[in-house]
Amino acid sequence: MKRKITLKQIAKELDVSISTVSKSLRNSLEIGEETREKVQAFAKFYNYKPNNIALSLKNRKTKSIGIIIPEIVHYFFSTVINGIEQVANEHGYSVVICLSDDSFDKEVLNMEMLANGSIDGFIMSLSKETQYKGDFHHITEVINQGMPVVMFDRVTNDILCDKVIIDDKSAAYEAVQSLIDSGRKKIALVTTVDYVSVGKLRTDGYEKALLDNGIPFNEDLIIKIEDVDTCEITISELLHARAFDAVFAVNELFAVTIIKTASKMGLKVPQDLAVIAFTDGIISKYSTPSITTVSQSGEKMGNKAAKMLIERLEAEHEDDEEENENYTTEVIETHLIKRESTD
Amino acid sequence: MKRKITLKQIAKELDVSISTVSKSLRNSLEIGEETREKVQAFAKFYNYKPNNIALSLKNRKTKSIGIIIPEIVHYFFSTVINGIEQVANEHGYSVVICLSDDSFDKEVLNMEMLANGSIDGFIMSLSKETQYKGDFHHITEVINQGMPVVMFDRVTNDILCDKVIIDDKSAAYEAVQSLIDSGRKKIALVTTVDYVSVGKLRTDGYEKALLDNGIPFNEDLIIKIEDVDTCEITISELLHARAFDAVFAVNELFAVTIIKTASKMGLKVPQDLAVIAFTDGIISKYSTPSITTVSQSGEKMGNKAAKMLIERLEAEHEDDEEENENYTTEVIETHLIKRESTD
DNA sequence: TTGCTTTACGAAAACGTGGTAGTGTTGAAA
DNA sequence: TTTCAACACTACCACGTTTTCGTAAAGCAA
Repeated sequence: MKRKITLKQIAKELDVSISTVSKSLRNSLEIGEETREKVQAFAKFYNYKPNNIALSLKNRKTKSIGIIIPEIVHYFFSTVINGIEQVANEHGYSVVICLSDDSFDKEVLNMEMLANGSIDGFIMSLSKETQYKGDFHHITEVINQGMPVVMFDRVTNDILCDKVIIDDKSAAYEAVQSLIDSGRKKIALVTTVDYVSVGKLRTDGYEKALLDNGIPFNEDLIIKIEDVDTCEITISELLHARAFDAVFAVNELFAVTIIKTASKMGLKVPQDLAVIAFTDGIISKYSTPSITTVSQSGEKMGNKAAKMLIERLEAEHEDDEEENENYTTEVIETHLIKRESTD
Repeated sequence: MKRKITLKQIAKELDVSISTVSKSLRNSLEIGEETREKVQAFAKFYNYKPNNIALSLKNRKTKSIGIIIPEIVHYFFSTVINGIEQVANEHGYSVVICLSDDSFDKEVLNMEMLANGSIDGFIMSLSKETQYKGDFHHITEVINQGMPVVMFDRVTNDILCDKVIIDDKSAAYEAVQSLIDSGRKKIALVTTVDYVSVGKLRTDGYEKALLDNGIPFNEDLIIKIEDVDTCEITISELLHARAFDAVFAVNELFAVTIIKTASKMGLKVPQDLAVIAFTDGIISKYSTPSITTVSQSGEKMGNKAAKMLIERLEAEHEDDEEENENYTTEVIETHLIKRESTD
């Protein structure tokens, strides 16, 4: 077991000073060719690589970015991570991932843990609980310390920073409009409790599409679900009453559960019931029938978020104390992927 | 924008030495109560938190563990990460994630990047290409430097280290046996190319189950698929020939594709074709019909892997140079989750 | 020889922390 | 008065780098 070699050890071994070693390795012309070559050969032989931690301390840059998301066993979030990692890697950054488990406390704890020098900036999506509480002090604090933050998907207007979102409202509008276009009149919305920002926006889009088409907005057709497990019961009751002929679900889990429930009751999708889901994930693609979805490219969001963060990080480097905070909000475009669950 | 405050700044502000500040904050009795309180109040007011990087440098511990996996948009791997993160978090560790994209070069690069002090140990699953090449020098090197490595799922015998696996062979055996028990005779195996260690093992289990039941092993019923997209064509040809009445697929993507193909051809699952998949993921649960699977708890694997790594890290701390390398291989148990795709 | 420039290297500070080993002052016991 | 402990605090070192500044030796012209 040979531990990693340091400059100091090389210096001692070759009987030169540490600075000479450092300079030799960086090909400084200050050092004579002979010494330089000797040092480089030695370093190569012992596979010398500078210690990242020491470099971080010196440069006040860790070259890593922190990601805080509610969960990772989740198609959308994992595609976002994928997107972030691609760009980060290209620019020599590592990603450190922390999960909030949709808990406010964990989100705060994780941010504090990473904020003390471990990373150069954050990319995050708010936990449900944080959105519910509306308490963003931990984020403000981090930003005030000069650490850039990019928020994506689940964002808040209460924080000024770069953001990457999709236009949830108009995407929902488009989806509902397409249901209307195919002749559906009684369109249900299956959504989450609305302190989750995206749920609220999607509801708005749904409502607008109805009203624009002269369809009365019926509160009873909005089904709010807190927990997927209770979904099936609620759905089956409404299906029995034949209260609706189309469903717009805010995520694919709801959509597939609805389809399964409908099938069990002998209803045909899409003939008796058309279904559109938000988020184009793996379930929609492989479900039977496959589900028409609003694609929400997590990868693109990740790419964009990483680009924005890194740009800000490198810009900071240039004119150090120049605080030009022209925060932007990037909107990633969505489109409808038509599959078998609609006609 | 107030940058994070350091010991030095506090010391200067209160006109005491840095060590006095440090000791006051750690409640050392060396420091008079008055001074201690003054310092603590000041530190609290400015929200002092020690700098992780400086601590890492000093302690030669980063309190973070590196995860290297082939991909992240993948149910199994994301559950493993989840499992790792849980345990890591409990013990005050962060996780740094790098993706190899199943590329040997990226795997090597990422490992080298993290090995230079950024992390205390690795948890990894080999990339396909690495398994194909059989080149593990990057891992050996890291281990030789005294950095513990825990491998999971896609492991190799060529490296001595802690491992967490499932018994792929006997799990496959069990699955195939259950197909045989329900009266199936012509059982196909849909697998990947076999340089992926787990693919090979599952094939072995499949073969053994057949032979143990006196069913001839037929090479033609082993369908090797490199790319999911080509899967459908191959499958439909064989289905046309009615070559088999049951399928054991090494992952759920293959399974669901097979079911879809069969359904299109008017075959009924499970009556005409029984299907079992390896890996209990989200697709199996929500597919129609839902798919019987061999559960392979990624979360448990992650938990276990993290525990093993952290144990080794903390043990190292104790008796420093004591190299007692009694590596173990932990086998996580699997079980069959019966759903609609089998009878 | 003196004075000046190169060449080739070394010393030391800095990044932020924490532990060990002092140091100087006070007060009390011998 | 001397001695010695307790107290309250400071100095210094190490972790591994990079970088600025310094300087000795050598070379060269006058």
